[in-house]
Amino acid sequence: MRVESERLRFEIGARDGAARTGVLRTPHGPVKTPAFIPLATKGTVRGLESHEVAELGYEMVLGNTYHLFVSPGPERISAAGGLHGFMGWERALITDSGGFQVFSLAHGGVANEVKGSGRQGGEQGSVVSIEEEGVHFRSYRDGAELFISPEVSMQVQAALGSDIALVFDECTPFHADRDYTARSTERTHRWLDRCLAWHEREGPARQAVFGIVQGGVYEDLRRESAEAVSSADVDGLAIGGTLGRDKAEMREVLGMTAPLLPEAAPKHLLGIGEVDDLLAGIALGLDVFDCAVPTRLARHGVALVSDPDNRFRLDLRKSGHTGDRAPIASGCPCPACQNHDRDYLSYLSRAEELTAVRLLCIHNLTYLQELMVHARAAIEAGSFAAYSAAVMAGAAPWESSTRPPEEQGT
RNA sequence: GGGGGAGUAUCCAAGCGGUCAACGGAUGGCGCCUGUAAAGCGUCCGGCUCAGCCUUCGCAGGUUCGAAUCCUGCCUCCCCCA
Repeated sequence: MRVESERLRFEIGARDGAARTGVLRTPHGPVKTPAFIPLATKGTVRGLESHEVAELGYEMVLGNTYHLFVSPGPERISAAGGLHGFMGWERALITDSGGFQVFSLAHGGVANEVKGSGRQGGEQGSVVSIEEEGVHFRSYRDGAELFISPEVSMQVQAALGSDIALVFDECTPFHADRDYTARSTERTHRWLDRCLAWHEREGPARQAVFGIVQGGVYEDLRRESAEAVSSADVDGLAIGGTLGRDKAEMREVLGMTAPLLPEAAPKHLLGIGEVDDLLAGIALGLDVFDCAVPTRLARHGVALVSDPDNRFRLDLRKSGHTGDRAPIASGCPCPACQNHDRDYLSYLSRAEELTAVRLLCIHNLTYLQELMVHARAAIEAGSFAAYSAAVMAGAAPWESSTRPPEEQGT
């Protein structure tokens, strides 16, 4: 692993147990960690303008190679000045490699995988085949076949011009048997080498690359993967894969994997972003998290609230909000909470008004941003465990006794 | 006054002798969503002592082995002509 380079520098600040604060310095500015990273899969944080995301305090967003490759295509984005220019985002940008789609397009996503619930039916097998050379997909737009190899992924990410590229991997389902997981993980390691080789040869000098640790739910495979990725010439590490049947198993896998990663590396936990999971991840010393959940839930009428018994969710499309004059979350600084009550927001969401989508997106992203800001402050104050416990007991993220110092811009 | 049309479950709306508690949609209830195939998906939606039974298709009679579907009368609403 590179400890430092012109393309990325990770400075660790305060430590509190395994938890730590830090700053990820990218060519497009700093990212204070622990950080939550909103998804801008198709070149937009759905529902919001880029400047709005920045105004919420976010310093990095994540774009997706597969989606942007299919449309509008790397040439068009490159011509617009890369994804930064294309979407008008001036801060740090990380791009996922398309590796998750190897899984999600084949299995339908985590919910489907876990219990066969959630979305069902639809076109199946958009992943045509997974081979040593790469993966044959069927385009989500027109069904045309497309091929993504480690080299293609890196090439597209180079065109996107992200500050951090993720290596192309196979995101293995947790229920894959040991034999398949082992062979898949080894192939992912070979893909890692090919990604790095291509990037070394033709990639942008200022683009960092993160390796991805796979290995499914198997401790020895996770260990092997952590060693393989750590010893490669990467700028940071990400933990990938679907991490288990349920939260308990996920925590177990994370608990065994996180300590295997080199201390000095920025550590990104891919795809995890529920409130309790973020706190658990931070406690394990993980630095960066991305997740579709806050923005997706918002579009589905669900607001994040400090209600651990309901998994921190308030479903405004369910009954029982008529006449409720309370804000979604009292004390929340977002406009949804400052200007409106549950009665109105529930009405808006059920009426499928775009305003509801926007307000709830802003609220959910505000909620997580507050969580991260105060978590960082708590780590610096040496009281992260207490902060985490308070939030897990129902305290609002901004209610912590630890007041965040004015965070300096950088 | 004359002519024509319509009344189906919360709403809209199919059905036009049996396979009808009755297509479909909406509303509503519930469940779900973790590197976004997702402003989405699933499920329920007459009642009950629920693998069955009971009460329904404006109301009342009738025909038939059998009617939401056919016949008779009544009620209500809509349109056109006076």
